[in-house]
Amino acid sequence: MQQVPWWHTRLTDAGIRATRKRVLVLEVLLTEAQPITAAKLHSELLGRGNTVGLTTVYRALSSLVDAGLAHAFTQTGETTYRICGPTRHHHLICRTCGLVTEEATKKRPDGFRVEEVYGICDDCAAFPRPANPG
Amino acid sequence: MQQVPWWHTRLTDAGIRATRKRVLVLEVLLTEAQPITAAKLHSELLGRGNTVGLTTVYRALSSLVDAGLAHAFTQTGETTYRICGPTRHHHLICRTCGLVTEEATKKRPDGFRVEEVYGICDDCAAFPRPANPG
DNA sequence: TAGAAAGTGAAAATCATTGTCAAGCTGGAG
DNA sequence: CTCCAGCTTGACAATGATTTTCACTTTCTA
Repeated sequence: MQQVPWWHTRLTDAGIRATRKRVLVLEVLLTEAQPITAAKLHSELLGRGNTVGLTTVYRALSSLVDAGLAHAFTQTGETTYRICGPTRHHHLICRTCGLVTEEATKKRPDGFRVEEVYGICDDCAAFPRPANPG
Repeated sequence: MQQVPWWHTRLTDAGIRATRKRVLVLEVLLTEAQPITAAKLHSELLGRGNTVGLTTVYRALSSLVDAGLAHAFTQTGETTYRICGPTRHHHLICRTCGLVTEEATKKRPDGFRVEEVYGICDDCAAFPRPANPG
């Protein structure tokens, strides 16, 4: 029934072309469960035998964020990206291990719209580790 | 009864000297209700007729964060700093206007320790504005 | 007061990210 | 099918916040 991939619709709905390079970047995001930096995503693509410039990776990620297909997180000076679903949710991001969890968003009495929650996950609080693993 | 300023105790308890330059930086933080960047804090100090290097401001802010006297926020590529109290709390940070609010931290069933909550405050959601005011 | 340790600052170095600009692709009009 | 305007791409330069370096100064303890 579906003529085009689901993300194609999401992209075009957001007024963004599903170009070859953008789709390549999206494909990597779809295989990465946890947030990835632009640089790592770029070398992943090169490793897969694709030809893409780092600048293009940055721009593609930016487009995907605009289209609501991905979320950007600011960890320690670096921005990481992760695919994200269409349902109303926010993210819990552990400052220690970098793990990201989606959580359904509830309405708050003060009207504040939660987008990201940074903190320490239960595991890391219990067994402190040095830093975000590569 | 109190022989030294309250923050002196907090600093030394954290193993950090209350040097002249650090105190200068702390004084600016105490007068700023909302988060301020290292660069702005530096020019504020110069404006007050003090001689401090930008490098020192960065290091002082870092020390104050380590000592638990200040909190660091990562907005759009820039880090901002704000004085913060000794009670158990986390912060709500509006991505649009930059406003920071302290909120008492409650225990979560999943054990996640909340440190910062980023999102859109009620006012900004109601009346969208261009960007974080200077 | 002396000495060791910590702090300071100007300038250089880092490093992620963005701007530039010429060349490449794409999709619709004809 | 072909052409053209406009979006996209990518190598390289530029930016800008933060950190490192290193020689000098201040602070704290004995």
